[in-house]
Amino acid sequence: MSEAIESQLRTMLDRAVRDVMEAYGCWDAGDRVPYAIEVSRSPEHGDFACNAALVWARRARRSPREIATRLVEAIGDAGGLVQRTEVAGPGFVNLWLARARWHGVLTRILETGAEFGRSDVGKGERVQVEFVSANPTGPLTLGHGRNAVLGDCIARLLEATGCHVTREYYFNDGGRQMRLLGESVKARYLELLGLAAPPPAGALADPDAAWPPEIDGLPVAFPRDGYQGDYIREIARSLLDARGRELVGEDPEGPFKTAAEQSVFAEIRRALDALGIRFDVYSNELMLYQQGKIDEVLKDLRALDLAYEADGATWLRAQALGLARDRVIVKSSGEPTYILPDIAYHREKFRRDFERVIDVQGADHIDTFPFVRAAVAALGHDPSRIEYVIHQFVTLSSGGASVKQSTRRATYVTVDELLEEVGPDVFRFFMIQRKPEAHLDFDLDLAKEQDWTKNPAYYLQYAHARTHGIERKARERGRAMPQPGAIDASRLDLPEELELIKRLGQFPDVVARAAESREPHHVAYYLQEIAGLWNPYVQDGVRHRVLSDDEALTDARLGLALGVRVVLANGLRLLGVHAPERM
RNA sequence: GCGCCGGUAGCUCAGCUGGAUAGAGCACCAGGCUUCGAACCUGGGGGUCGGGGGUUCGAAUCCCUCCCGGCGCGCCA
Repeated sequence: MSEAIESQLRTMLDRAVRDVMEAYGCWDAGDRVPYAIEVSRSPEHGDFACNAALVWARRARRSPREIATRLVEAIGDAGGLVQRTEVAGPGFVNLWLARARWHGVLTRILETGAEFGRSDVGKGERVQVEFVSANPTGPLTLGHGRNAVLGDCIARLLEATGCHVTREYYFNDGGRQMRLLGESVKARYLELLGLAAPPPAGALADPDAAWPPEIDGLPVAFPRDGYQGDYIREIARSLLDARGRELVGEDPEGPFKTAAEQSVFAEIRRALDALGIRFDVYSNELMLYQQGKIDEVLKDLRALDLAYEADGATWLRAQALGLARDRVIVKSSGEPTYILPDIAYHREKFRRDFERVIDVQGADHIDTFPFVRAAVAALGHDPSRIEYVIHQFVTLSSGGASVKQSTRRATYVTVDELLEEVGPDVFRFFMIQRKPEAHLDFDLDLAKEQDWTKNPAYYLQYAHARTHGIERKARERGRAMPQPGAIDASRLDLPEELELIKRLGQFPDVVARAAESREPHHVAYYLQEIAGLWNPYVQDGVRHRVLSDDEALTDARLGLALGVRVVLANGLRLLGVHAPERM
């Protein structure tokens, strides 16, 4: 509901509650019982429902319905704000807003235009959203795709609520995984030259299987846990084409790793670009080493007696921070585990003056963030400013069968592959349709559905395109679109028109709620509701033809069309989905 | 075994932080419309909200407990 309407109702009801409770002799201004004003779910229950009588019943020792009756008397018409009131159910007070108030809502939507839905509930906070953050060891999988869309939509929502947002991608390029990548490429390179034998295919498929060091007199160079995807062979092939045999003696962490990282990262950025996702900052682990940030954190943790040596490794004294167990932060090999750079990285986030930090991560990281958060807190930063949005995994279903996504094996579907099938708009919409903490089953059959009455993404886009269709038709007839101020919205008095206006007016609240809860799916569901009201409305050209001989009515309905367009366009923009003018 | 997340219509999922008769899409059934304002619409069937306790005027929502599924519990990231 609109902020202005909400606060007016609240003021009015506060007074009515006070008057009634004073009459009962049980008003204590210092100890008020909170009550709710809710948007009614059904039109039969008015526009708003108030539960004040129910929550005050105990204190007043009166039945809720009796109190509600007194409230209704005290409310009256509330100085023209309210058209009708009633006592209902166990003691709700249902309120019907004066229609003129709703008509004002449409005018405001049209005047606000592209800005409608924006607010300042984010209070200008400087916030960093870190997402994707996939290490460049292979193409983006569906899980990364969900992460990417989720993070980007959260960023868009925060921007719409007045935050200053930095989108950031962090990757670990210093550790074992990248070394493994280099080794994998070199092994394939040697295989192409006939200097090494590939491991048996069956052994690769089984994570517990071992293979002999030699096959047919050739060494098997491919590392255990190596990266098996075809892209590794392609990188090796292009190295062979470019450099011939001269790399045979090179370190895997030299040209092989470098070439692989560049190649894979280029692919990742291409996929993100196709999704309309851009980052403001890329940061990486090696950078932190070069700047001495890792050593610094280690030194500071030691100074706080939060790090100690045992079994040849360095441990974080996490139990002293209230966690279940201690954790290794520097391995006995001298190499830090990923958690140490992570601590350093998060400390740098605050030093870079972000007021809030949001990390979007897959469920497999769920156990690690408490350590980072606790360590950063111990280093003097407010841990409540670090937020984690943990999302569950993605499965892909088609023809009734569900395909589980697995990295490092050949059983994953990449973002690129899926984009070729469904395009970025459908991809994004489907990825954002579920709340983060729920598993997401990507219904490939529905996503590919070209009978677009069935595909929810197209249904939404079509609802938007229809507002342009009507405008085109109007222009054909030589009629200009009305100016916002010139519309007599009181002509829109059919129930479905008022319902549409009411729902359109809630858009800013939906955006605010989605932003604050970091749950973009609320926007997707809301837009489907709008489309579900608008499509049938346009459909029923007998009951309410938009273009008619009644000029004032025509202008009012064109105004309604423009209002729908504003909300759908603004909402789709928040989801990063295009709002086409025709389909 | 421990921790986190899920369990709502045949399927995939919403449910505004405790409100009234639990919703949507897909699928299914019956009908409408022969079209870019039908890429849609109308109507219908379908539910012990995983089970059991508790809190209260009122529970899908909060608490306890059990069952099922996913993920994690590395000197991997």
